[in-house]
Amino acid sequence: MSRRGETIELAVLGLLHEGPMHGYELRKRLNLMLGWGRVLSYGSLYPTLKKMLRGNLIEESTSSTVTTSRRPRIVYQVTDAGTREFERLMSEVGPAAWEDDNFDIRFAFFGRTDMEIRLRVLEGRRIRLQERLDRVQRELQMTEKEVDRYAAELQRHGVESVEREVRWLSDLINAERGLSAGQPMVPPPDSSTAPQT
Amino acid sequence: MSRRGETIELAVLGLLHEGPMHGYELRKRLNLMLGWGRVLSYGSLYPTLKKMLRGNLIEESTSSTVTTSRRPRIVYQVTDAGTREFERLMSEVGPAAWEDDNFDIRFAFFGRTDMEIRLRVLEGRRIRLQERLDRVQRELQMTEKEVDRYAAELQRHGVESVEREVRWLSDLINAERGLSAGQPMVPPPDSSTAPQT
DNA sequence: GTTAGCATGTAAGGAGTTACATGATTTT
DNA sequence: AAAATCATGTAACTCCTTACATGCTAAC
Repeated sequence: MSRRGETIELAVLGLLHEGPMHGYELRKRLNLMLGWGRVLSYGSLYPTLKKMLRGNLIEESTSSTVTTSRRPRIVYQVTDAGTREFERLMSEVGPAAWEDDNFDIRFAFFGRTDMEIRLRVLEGRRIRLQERLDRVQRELQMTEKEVDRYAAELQRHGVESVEREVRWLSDLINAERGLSAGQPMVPPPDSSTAPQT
Repeated sequence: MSRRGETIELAVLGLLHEGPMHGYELRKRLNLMLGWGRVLSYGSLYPTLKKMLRGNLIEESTSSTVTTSRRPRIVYQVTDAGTREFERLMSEVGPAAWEDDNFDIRFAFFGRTDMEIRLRVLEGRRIRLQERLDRVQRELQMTEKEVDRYAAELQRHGVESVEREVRWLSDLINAERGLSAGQPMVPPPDSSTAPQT
């Protein structure tokens, strides 16, 4: 339960939905997508792909077609079972959905989820962050010790960052609600490109 | 080389510097200190403490003294070797010092480092983040694909977060420089407590 | 021609989590 | 008396990274 390994699988399933891809490209896209910090290694990606093959979530097909003269690369694509698994994972609500990494990857694929789910995940995430803030605030009060200047600055910056993310989530939630009410006052994330909703 | 395991050790050494502590309390302080996300488990802390004992970095002493009627807890304190190791780790400059977790813990103990080191670590961290930004920017240009609305919003928020952290670092660097020039215009992190520089 | 980047993998090992196991002390 | 929280540990397991191994293709 709550295995973190699902994160990569979900990301792979989501990316392959855009079309067949080979491992090397998958890795680059993945790193661009959740690359704030972590960089996925081959030693992690390829075994995962093998595992997903065994699980029948994806299938491989050496790109034999006369594209160019390139070395035949192993191209992966989602199966029906894979699509179903993607939908199952994306409709999960609960702790697994709003932990740091899990949340990011789910958010990235929100375009393929119901608004109901989106709202629940966004709210769950916000509650989780708010709890963290409250806990830290509470524990800081209990600590009578006057903290070191740099340690305090780190705390302050951390709190500010989380507060900022809470505001971000609140804006997104309001935007989603605005859409549901039929009056998209603040065009949610971005107003330039209209999604396929 | 670049073993991440040093992070906990460094944190333990740094915290014990404030005075003897037992495992349970150490864990709480640790979680408060770098608790933005990760929560350290006992299964991780206690073996580390044992390892540090074996390495002679810390020593234990059952708190036999008549404090209260409490169960005798195992209280750890740093040895001379531990203090030296702390200083060695804190004066490291290089990738190991400015990776996410490593940076945070080092920053928290900046009060016990030379300004020269502080500046180098802050600048190293800033460069690292700037590189990330540049890389993402570059890769986004190469991607001709128009990205999904939510994926784009995630990117935007990520970039903004990192840019914000770069500004934070710049302010800190300027503050440190201001101190060195003898004119602490913007009293760096906090003006209340003066460190023992 | 040789370097840099594309492309795919495997083996070993590290770091840390989960779950289990145990028991004392404090609060309700 | 029960529940919460303090307190210390161990064993198994998972996930991931590092380092190694291999070879193609494009650019300089």
